[in-house]
Amino acid sequence: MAQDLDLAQPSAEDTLGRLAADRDLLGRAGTAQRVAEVLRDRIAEGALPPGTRLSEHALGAALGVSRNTLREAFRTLVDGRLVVHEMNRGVFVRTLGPDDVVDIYAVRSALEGTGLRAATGAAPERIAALEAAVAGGEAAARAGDWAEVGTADLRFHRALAALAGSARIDEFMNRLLAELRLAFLAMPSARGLHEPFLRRNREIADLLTAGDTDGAAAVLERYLDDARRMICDSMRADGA
Amino acid sequence: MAQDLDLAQPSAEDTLGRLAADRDLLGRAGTAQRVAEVLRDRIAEGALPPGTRLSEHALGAALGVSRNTLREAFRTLVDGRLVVHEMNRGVFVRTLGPDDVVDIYAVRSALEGTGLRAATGAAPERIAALEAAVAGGEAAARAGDWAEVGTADLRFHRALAALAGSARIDEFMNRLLAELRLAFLAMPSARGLHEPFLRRNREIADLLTAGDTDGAAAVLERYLDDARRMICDSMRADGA
DNA sequence: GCATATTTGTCCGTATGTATA
DNA sequence: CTATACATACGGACAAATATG
Repeated sequence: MAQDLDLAQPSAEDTLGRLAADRDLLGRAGTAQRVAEVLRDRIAEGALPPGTRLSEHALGAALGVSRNTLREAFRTLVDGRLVVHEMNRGVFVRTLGPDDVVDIYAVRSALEGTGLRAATGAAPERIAALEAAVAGGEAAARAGDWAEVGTADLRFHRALAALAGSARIDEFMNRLLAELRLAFLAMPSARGLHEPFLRRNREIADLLTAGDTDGAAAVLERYLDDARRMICDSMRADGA
Repeated sequence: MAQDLDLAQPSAEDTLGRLAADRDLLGRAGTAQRVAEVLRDRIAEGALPPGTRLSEHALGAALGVSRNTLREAFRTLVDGRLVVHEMNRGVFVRTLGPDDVVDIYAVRSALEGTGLRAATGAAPERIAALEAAVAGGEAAARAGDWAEVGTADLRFHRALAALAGSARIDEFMNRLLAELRLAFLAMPSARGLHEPFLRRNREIADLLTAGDTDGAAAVLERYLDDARRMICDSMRADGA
């Protein structure tokens, strides 16, 4: 029972924003769960780009786990839509199409819109989380760290949905944004993808603290429309 | 590779309303997937009530599958929140608490509300699905089939969320209602649980076809508040 | 509190079917 | 069309954790 998990490099910088704040709250994690988390991270980083075949033999050897354990981890990833399972062919890192992006942004609109409508009367620390995310994005932009701008952007919109105060909405939003990362990976430049929206996030946060939910909702809708269009256009240009 | 799946009895009546219209669209299903589906059905029926331990040895023998395959099926059920996995202790059918019910109804409000707001401009066949579900519930009530009234109710509200036209919202709603069934199982009478809400569903459908989305939204909110209260009250009375 | 039985966690080996070069 | 590689699924093994007397 000696698990190596060799591929788990230091990774000291991702202590914050851990998306896996799920069910390891009180209990230790099993091997399959840890394997799933490692693979999730590698996929999000782009180390395992869309279309990559996840060979049971090769991955099992690399991670030092048995094929049985690996297959259990795969089930979790399939449920998270990060990989697809083709019968008798194996599992592959998912490749998103424009239709997926359209649907994801429709759900974002529903979830973040729900959060906005719940903003009046939301706990003040949730509003503070919004402000912190916006400020973090702006600081990262000044430092030229566009990857960090991207994660701050996701953090801001996660905080937007979290205004609803529902654990299940939070989890759904997490899964959704993890899936959306697959589309981000196909984009040419992180800067071009995230920079134009820094100002919109600031606007939304300011309008919200001023109590203007309708105004914030309007800006949010334009944000989502523009971002969706940008990603879909890039996808179609890439495919042509 | 001879799979029995003995527990899969005829079940001729559940051809409609199959919740598992997920990913067996074009490919055959693997054993683990079929096992997960069987267990899902048994849990929804109440044959495996909340708190039941799902022993690997016993279940594997009963279903004629190996422990490895069974464990893969468990992963899927864990992700669907139908069972909980306690490390080194096994998996148990989930027991919902009042806080879970509160959260589920908050999400229902968000999802069904989103559907309502998208009603104007939704495809006419989606509106027809609403009407069909309401009519089905009324017919079942006249026949005294309260279990069927319950599934018609779920079908109606699933159709409500489906007005948004998003595949991911549909899937989320399915998972949510499957989870909610766990709470229904603990209620004393299916009739008392569903009968009071037949009239509300009718009202919502009529207001929607008349184009009064705001009116429909108001009725929906009262529906959800009352249903949540009823279930939570019953839970607390049960636990005391 | 301790010894024992049961059950899970994880690995390995292997037979069979399926897809692909 | 055959050969090869791989996924599917089973069964057995053993350590570790948990439940039981």
